[in-house]
Amino acid sequence: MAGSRWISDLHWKRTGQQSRSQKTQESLLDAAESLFFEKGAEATSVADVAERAGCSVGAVYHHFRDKKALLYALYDRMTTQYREISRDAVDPARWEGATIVDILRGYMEFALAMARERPGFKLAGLEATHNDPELRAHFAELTLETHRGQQELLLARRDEIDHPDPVRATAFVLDQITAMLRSRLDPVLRERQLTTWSDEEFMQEALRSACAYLQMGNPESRDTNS
Amino acid sequence: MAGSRWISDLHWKRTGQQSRSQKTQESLLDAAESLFFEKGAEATSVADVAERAGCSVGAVYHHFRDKKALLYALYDRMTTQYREISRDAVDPARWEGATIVDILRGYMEFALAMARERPGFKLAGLEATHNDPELRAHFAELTLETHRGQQELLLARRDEIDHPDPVRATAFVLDQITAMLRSRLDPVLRERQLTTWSDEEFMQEALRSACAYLQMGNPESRDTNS
DNA sequence: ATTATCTATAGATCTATAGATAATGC
DNA sequence: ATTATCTATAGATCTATAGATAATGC
Repeated sequence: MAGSRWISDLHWKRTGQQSRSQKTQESLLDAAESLFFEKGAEATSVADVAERAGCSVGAVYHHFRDKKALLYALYDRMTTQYREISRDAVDPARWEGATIVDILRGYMEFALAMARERPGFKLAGLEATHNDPELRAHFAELTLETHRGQQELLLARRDEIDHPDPVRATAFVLDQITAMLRSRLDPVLRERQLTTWSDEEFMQEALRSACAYLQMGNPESRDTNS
Repeated sequence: MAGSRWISDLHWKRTGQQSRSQKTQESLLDAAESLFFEKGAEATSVADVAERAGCSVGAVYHHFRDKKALLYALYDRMTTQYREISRDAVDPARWEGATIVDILRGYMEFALAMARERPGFKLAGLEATHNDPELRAHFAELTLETHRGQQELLLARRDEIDHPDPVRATAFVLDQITAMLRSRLDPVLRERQLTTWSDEEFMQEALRSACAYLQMGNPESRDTNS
């Protein structure tokens, strides 16, 4: 599924002829990304986006057919970047010599760092998917692709796992860690947690849990190549 | 924190004098609950709520000061019910003779059943909290109260736990299960999971994981009083 | 000469109210 | 006589467009 597939009729976006054009489009997307993150796509007006981007409402409609097309363009930019990053992240060559603990820690460190550096990244783009079944399915497929890649990395090291069913077990562990990351990264969910740990404490405990479940013994008792 | 605390100035609600009154108020809250669940509070207009409740827009404003007060009333109804249910659920007397596995399974079974029977219950009420720091903090406190109750139940059975730090371990396990339940119950998050298990399979695996982490051995090897 | 931007505004929608009408219960 | 409801509408806001103005690059 190419990114360009989404820039069609309904999600039309102008292909600028001047250098100004792309600049404006990107500042509009940046403005939308941060505003959608702050107060949601519905609560954000086109005038809000224009103001933050430093241009007029008319300019927005010069570049995007309508508000929805702006949302789609943002989704498109987000998923394009996401795909690049995650394909790189699950590249087997990148993880040569790494243990399961290394891989799981790498996943968590990456997710936590990403959320700090660019808080609106995922959230803003995903706003688009909630009311659109097509995009929703598209993003689910994209996410699953990444998770399957991670699972492959783990299964390539199945000799580390004593759990009787490594396929089921690795799938469960990845879903589990993903769920915990989400609770941790969403500020609303976070304040409903019993644990108020640092990232490092959280990761250690999550790894301890994963190792216990996979029947790998204590993570500290194994070598890591960090 | 009494429920009535929220029915004040800003979240004003009429105290009806006729029997019709309460009936209308409740059908308005029911309508709001289902609509907010379906398309969110912002995307729902007062006219939508009135229509589903089978009354006019004017009637809505006769009972509630404004749209926000309707949201607050819904939040209030939701949390009142939530508080009753969860206080009962963590009553030590209710769990006499139960093991840790029983308690954790009980939590999951309850959460899953609740989500099926009344899909809008939590979600619709929580919509209110996202943009209101006061309610957000209030609900976080309410949730934490329940989780602390659950933790007490587990810690009263700390002889079953071989983990070196039962306090930290029980907190982690509860947060972990809560996170997984959320991923499972949100349809959007659910389709991004690798595992597509039945409720029973999911619970068994979650219990296996919790037991391994708490160092309790296999759940099957222990007696359960179900 | 074309592309990008701005200003001003029409049209749609939504919140909230005013004033009229219907139902309740003392 | 009071309370609850309805109808109609004012006022605010938001999306999207039309037409005028400014900037770009051949």
